[in-house]
Amino acid sequence: MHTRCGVCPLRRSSAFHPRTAAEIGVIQSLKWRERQLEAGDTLIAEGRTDAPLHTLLRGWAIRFRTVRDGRRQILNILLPGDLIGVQQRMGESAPGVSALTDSTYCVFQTDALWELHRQPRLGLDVTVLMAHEESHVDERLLSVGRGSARERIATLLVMLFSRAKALGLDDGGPGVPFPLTQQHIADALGLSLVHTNKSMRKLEQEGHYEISGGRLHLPEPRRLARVAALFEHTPPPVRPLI
Amino acid sequence: MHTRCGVCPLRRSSAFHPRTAAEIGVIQSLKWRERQLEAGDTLIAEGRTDAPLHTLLRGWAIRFRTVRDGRRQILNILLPGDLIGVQQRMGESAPGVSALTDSTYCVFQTDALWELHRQPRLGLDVTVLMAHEESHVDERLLSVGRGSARERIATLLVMLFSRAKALGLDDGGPGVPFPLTQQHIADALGLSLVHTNKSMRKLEQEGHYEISGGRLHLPEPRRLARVAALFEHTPPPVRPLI
DNA sequence: CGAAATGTTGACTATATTCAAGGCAAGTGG
DNA sequence: CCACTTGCCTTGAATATAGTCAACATTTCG
Repeated sequence: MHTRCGVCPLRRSSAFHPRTAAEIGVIQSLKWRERQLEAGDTLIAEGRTDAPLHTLLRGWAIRFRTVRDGRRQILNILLPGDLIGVQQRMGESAPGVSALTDSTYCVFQTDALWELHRQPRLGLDVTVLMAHEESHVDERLLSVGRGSARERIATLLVMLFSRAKALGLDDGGPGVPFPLTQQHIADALGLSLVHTNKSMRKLEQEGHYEISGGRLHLPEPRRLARVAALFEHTPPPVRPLI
Repeated sequence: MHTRCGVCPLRRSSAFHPRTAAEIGVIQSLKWRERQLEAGDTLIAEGRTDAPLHTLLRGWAIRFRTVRDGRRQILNILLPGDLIGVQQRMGESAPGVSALTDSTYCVFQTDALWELHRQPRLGLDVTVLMAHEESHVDERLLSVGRGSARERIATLLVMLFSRAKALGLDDGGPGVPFPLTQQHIADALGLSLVHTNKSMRKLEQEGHYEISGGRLHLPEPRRLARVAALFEHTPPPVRPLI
């Protein structure tokens, strides 16, 4: 095991609630190992219902489902601090999780979900994280169900920018890292690749965003948020880290 | 208060896990009151973040979000036994909940979410219910993002039929109660009303389903599931009831 | 019985998909 | 070092799907 929870670099971020030493001790005791993946690798195969809990420590990942004929829907984009695998353990159709970038995962032991719930505080934190994740999926469903291509793209860019910034992923530089290809964006938005490309080019030419060297920069986030039109843009809330 | 948890009619359904008397006692102690709504009434206004937890006891409801210009996306359709309001308490953009039919809700006291988590078993059950709900939203997102109108409608009908049947809502009669209007279906599927209507007529003429007298009947669920094409149709899992 | 809500249909338009082709940049092997 | 491959982005043309508008039919309910 590499990182000890007591010195977890994520905990230095103000995006997460502070924790007592006792809580950190419990979490540490449930940590089984760490796993490193390269971009494109699979963390959890679609359909697997026995996967352990993970926390994404470093890098980006996606949660997705596919149809037999190859269509893919990205359900959620995962950033550091996101808890992964609670859905898996619940029976129903289990989505897959795969790495968007080289990334590191904290892997918990098999009974971690139960053990976490033995501590009321940590159990509630699991629930809170689930609620946050669901609100991301709600947001995406609203966007995909009721937005034009333009609005969907704007929504996605604004939200990712804001989430990444809140985590301090912009290490001072302009903009934030942005590892998605247009294919990923299309799969997240329920659009074809070609239409995604055309709509993005237009937004870019209008000066709404700029992507270069794997970084996304929004000159005026408020203006792009106005294009998105679909949601009240509140900054991502501070949340627990497990 | 009307129904005591010990004699809750829902608990007679095999769709839910059995509970110990002690657990039921805890749940009973957290129940504050009951609420009756008529079709169309609002249980939780969109944006409210201080709503209490509820359990839907009887009837149907929807969870939805709207855009300022009137567009509406139904995120999920709620049936008896569904836990309502966990997302509300978490800060982010809170969806609304409103009654699709005359319906009854069990309303919990303000600190119920915390009190439930003081019991590891019940805390885990909250998490399990959240995971189930998220898997419904995932399913809808896959359907809306990647399905044709035909596929989306087929998916929705098959899933609702199957959920309602698993709850025993078909009281012996043919088919199950079906209180959705085409406008609701359109709002759930991210389609326009007109297009929804035309696609539904076609499916109906092909003999895939029949709706009359507020009931939905599927002569051959497997055949309609094949039209849906998007998901493995597993029967809804047995789940906890809080 | 009349009003309001819901469902149905056709004609027209807009949005998005598919197909096809080509460009550019980064990495690979001769 | 350069041809060659590969992955990703870009563009145009043709087509399909879905949305909008407008009207009317049917059902429900007071």
